Amino acid sequence: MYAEPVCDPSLPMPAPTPWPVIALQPAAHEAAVRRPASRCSTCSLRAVCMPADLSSAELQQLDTLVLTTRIVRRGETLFRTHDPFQSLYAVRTGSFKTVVMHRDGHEQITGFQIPGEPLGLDGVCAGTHNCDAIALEDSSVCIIPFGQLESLCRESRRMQHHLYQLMSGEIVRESSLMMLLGTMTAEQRLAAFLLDLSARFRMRGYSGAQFNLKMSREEIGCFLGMKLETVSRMFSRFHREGLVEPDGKQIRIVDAQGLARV
Amino acid sequence: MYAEPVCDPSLPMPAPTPWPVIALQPAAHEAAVRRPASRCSTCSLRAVCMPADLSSAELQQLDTLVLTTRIVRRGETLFRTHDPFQSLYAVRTGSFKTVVMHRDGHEQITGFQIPGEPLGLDGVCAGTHNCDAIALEDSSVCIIPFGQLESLCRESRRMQHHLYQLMSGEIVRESSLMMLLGTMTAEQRLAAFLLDLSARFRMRGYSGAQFNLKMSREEIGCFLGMKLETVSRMFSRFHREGLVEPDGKQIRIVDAQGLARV
DNA sequence: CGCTATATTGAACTCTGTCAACCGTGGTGG
DNA sequence: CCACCACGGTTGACAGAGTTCAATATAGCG
Repeated sequence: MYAEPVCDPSLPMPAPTPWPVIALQPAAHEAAVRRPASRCSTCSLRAVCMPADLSSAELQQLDTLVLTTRIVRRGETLFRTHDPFQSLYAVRTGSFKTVVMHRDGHEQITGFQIPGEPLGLDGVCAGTHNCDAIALEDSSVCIIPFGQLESLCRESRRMQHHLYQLMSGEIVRESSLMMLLGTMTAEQRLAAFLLDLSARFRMRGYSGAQFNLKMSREEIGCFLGMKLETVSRMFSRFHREGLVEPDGKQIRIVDAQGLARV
Repeated sequence: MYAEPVCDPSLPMPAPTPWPVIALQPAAHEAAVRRPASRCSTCSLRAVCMPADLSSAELQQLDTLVLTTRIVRRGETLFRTHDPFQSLYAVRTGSFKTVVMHRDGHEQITGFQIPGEPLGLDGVCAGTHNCDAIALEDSSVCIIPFGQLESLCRESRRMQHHLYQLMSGEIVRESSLMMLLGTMTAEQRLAAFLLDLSARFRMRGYSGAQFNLKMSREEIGCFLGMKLETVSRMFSRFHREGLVEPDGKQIRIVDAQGLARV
């Protein structure tokens, strides 16, 4: 029944085979561990990142654009609020959280990103990043220099439209989050959260029925606008009601329909 | 002290002078009252809508793009969820709310838009709108056909970047909303809401100290994730504490710093 | 002028936050 | 190797913020 792959560090992620590419441009402004990227044209995550119908010419251009990846260790930041915005990122392996914070120390997690998902779209507006992006586990990202991406988008109609779609998708994602925070009870929030994660894992070829939460209860709470104790209580309640089978961070969704009805 | 213009229907909005332009293209898919637009090149709201440093050639192209405006009466919708996405809109006069809703009737207002602000950016992602845009009063919008805008953006680097900035700005706006909904008390939310509105009115040349709330207490509550009674109580509390002087929908901010400290 | 929709206020109740105790795990160092 | 500690998670008791329900007041509109 659970033959699909489960997202777990012990299992290999669907990472593209390493494929050395010579960097044509020094990318000196990114102060971090970097290594040549695999080619987008052969990347197994391409279907998640990019429009489906790119021509081979467009793929070649992408390959010359996305030249490097970066490793971010668990707990380290990919970028911080007020960092100058230079690049977009796509998660290759691992996972991230994005955090905005008030002066008074109040934090709000605005999203979790898993492989194939974009990171950094908030920086375009003011030219500086507007949140911290922190790795939940040892992770890697593809680096997409935004200036060059903009140039490519002026040549390729499809790429241009795709970038607009990505940004619009982020807007839509956030408005459903606002709905969640504004109108739902704690129980409904956690159910919606689990179903959303489940769908995203499934879309990427992992099991949607069983997965590993890399974030702590506190982080889940911070994302859903509630306290860790409440998160824990709701997990227990779902367990009692036979909806999920939580085993620490390992979650098995038993009754997805029941969760949706909450 | 209150010499600045107050946003009020009885006072003239800073609307551009009507300027007949012959429509070059039938825009048949928009089923609504339409009339020729004024020129962007002479619009008093241009500084709000558009990048400051457009060349005259770029302005001319804009003028051929934004050919029509549309009147939307109070309570009517500019677009609805699932409507096919064709155009972006910019509020010319009046104001709007955007609403997302759950199947179970739960509604969440995701934003209020005043003159100069964009509407419809959420539709790019899926090609259909993702919320309802409803006029809070008799209003008018500029219609910007998105396909043509994309074409223009492939020619003009500045326009391209501006559109990315607009979308990114929407993402940033929504994440601060999420912070508000996720971490703040009812009191803090209303204070933040009033200060945000105040800043936006001021940026558009209205008074930031005194303005007219076109939305009901219920709509404010729906936006801020609380019930109308709570909104009302918080207004009363602010009044008692000498922070604002509410007179029904007319609001005077007495102590902005005090509001910020809440 | 009167009706309806909107706003205010009060009282009781409920959900979630707060504080605190407790458990299990994994890492560290004696 | 085991004791110890730090950390994350679970659970309980209680308090407080915000909701719900209801009565009343006010404003907007025909």
